[in-house]
Amino acid sequence: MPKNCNFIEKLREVGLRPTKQRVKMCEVLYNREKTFHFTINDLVKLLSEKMNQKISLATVYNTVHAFEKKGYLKEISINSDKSYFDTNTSLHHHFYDEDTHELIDCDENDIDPVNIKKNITGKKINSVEVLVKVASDNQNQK
Amino acid sequence: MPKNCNFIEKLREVGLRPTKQRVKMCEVLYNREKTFHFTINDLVKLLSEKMNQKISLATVYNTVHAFEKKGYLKEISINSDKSYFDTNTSLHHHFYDEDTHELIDCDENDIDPVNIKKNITGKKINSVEVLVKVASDNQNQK
DNA sequence: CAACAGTTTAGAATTATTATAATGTAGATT
DNA sequence: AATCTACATTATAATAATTCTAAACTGTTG
Repeated sequence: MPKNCNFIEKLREVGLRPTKQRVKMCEVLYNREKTFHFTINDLVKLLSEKMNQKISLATVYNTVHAFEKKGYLKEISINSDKSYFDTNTSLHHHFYDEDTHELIDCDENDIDPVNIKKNITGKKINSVEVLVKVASDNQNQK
Repeated sequence: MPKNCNFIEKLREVGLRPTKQRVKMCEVLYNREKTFHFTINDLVKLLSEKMNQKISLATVYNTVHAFEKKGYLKEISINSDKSYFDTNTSLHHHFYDEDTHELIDCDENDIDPVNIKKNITGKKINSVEVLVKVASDNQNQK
């Protein structure tokens, strides 16, 4: 499987040991057309489906965080009881559907660059995230 | 105490029964110069300090959510293990200090209006939130 | 292939939050 | 002012997400 070799290389490049679990997670996360959004729970379900042997919940957490630290994944700021991650690590923003709890990517044409005129001494800006919360137009909003 | 009467009236206006606990929470939350940001835990600590009798954790949760539903408080979208609330319910954005986990208000001059060019059919925009994550400039970032 | 450091694992522990069921109380009604 | 009723509060239990732990395992290096 040439794809896997690719992932093994990529993992090595950022200094992560290409273990079975990590390579499998790469397959599940990156062998797809579009980038996608998920919670740990989503990912565990996907992995159990697509894998012969089982993977520990703790491993999924560890690996997701390892990927995040190395820039393979981005955590998305939504105030929810769960954490959301995104395989699209480029600078972009999100719509959050409050009815379905789905995340929708914005590409760079959807939202104009955000112009920040304030700066805090001694601090550098790590990220600028825009979250547009939407809900059904007819029914009553929260 | 004329302040409390004020709060009692305000609570009545939005259809919340002005119980001892709710009035006390109003005092703690709104008898201050600046708007402020807190987690449930922060608030519980503040309340236990400033109150003679104790208040149940469940009551703090219930009351915060009651206040949120009635527009007395706004929840802020940060991906954290805790929920953050803001006594400033007007449209504004935030800086989040990843070192200290502190929230800092932006006023309308700090960030230009965000121009959203995408719209999702059948959905209306409920809110647009910008979160600027900052961290110390010298030490290594996450 | 031996050794070591980093990983995985199951399960326990922790933390935030919500549910439950009994008791208390604000506000209306007598 | 006594009573009633619906809503609030409370302590505690339950749930859910996440992290910790300590033992077993596995890439990688030499």
